[in-house]
Amino acid sequence: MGRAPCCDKANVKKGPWSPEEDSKLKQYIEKYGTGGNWIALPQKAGLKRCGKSCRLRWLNYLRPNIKHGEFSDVEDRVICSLFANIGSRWSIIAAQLPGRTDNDIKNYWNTKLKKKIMAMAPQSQRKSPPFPSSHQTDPPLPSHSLLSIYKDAGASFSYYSQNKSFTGFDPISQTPSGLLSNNSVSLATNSLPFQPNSQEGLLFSPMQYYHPAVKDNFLVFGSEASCSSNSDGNCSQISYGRSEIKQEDMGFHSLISTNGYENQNQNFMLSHGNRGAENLNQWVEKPNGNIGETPLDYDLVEDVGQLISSGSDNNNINLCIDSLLIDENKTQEKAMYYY
DNA sequence: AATCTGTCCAACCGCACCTGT
DNA sequence: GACAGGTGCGGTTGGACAGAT
Repeated sequence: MGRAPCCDKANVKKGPWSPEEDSKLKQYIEKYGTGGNWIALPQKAGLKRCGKSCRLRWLNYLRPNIKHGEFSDVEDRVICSLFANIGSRWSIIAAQLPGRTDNDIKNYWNTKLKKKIMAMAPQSQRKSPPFPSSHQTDPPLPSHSLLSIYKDAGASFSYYSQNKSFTGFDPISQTPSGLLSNNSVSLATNSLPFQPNSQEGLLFSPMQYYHPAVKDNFLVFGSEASCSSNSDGNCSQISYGRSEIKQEDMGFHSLISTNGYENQNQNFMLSHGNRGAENLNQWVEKPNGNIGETPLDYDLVEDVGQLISSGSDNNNINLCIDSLLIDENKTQEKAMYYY
């Protein structure tokens, strides 16, 4: 038995939103908020719409600070970089591009950026399109294949952005194991697929990431990354697999900070399941050695690992592995959750 | 001018996950 | 633990539009 539909589909309007509907929804949310219940919202707001439709309309179009229009080169690079690393986790990518929505980015990727990259990719790769398309029936390639293709395209990135010091996926000194033995690992700026560029209006201050430590075939945080937004559309969580990095103003652990972005000096804490602060600093081993349910492809882990290099002569971007996150003893043989 | 073709993007759909009971 | 309801996400669709023929 399938689950009940979220709304009475016979009595809800579908299709494009009228200005009147937009106005109603906007006014209602500005006045009362979402109330934490999208399903009930349309009725309260006097809209004959499905709650999901209202949510989508608000998040993608009506909420404040939505940015429409052309994507900048910097945004292109961020998207390419993140896509190469985490795949089509549009919500996470969107979280790094303030004002952009996941839907926006997804559409941009599918309609423009993908083609742009394909045009730059070597001919041999172009013969077999690496990207899934809504207009093609080819199954999507596994993520590691995508990664390798992006690497190939990376050389072209250098050409494409040669005036902007941007190289796609330059070879990086590999040392995934370094993640496990050092308390802190920095990611050299030149090992990233994009360079901060203040001329384009974005200034990256020292940026620190929690990076999922790599061990064997697994990322310590898990293989799946996702980000969830709160009801107001602001990303509040980044999660890897079943573990989460939750943004909380608790002054806890490391942080991602970006100048020029809305989300400055974000502090992250780790949580799991209940999304609360309890149970922090506990390692849990998963008997089967998998993170979540999905073991990572070795190639993928290797690729991710190669994005990490020790030492940095540039403060623009640093990747730090907090010693609290690394329990070297427990990385032996088994993957684990941190929560 | 009419038709065809491709592009873009807002919106929908189904699924997985989370939470509360 | 099972179930139901709500939420969020990624994939896909369909219509509007622009350019080509």
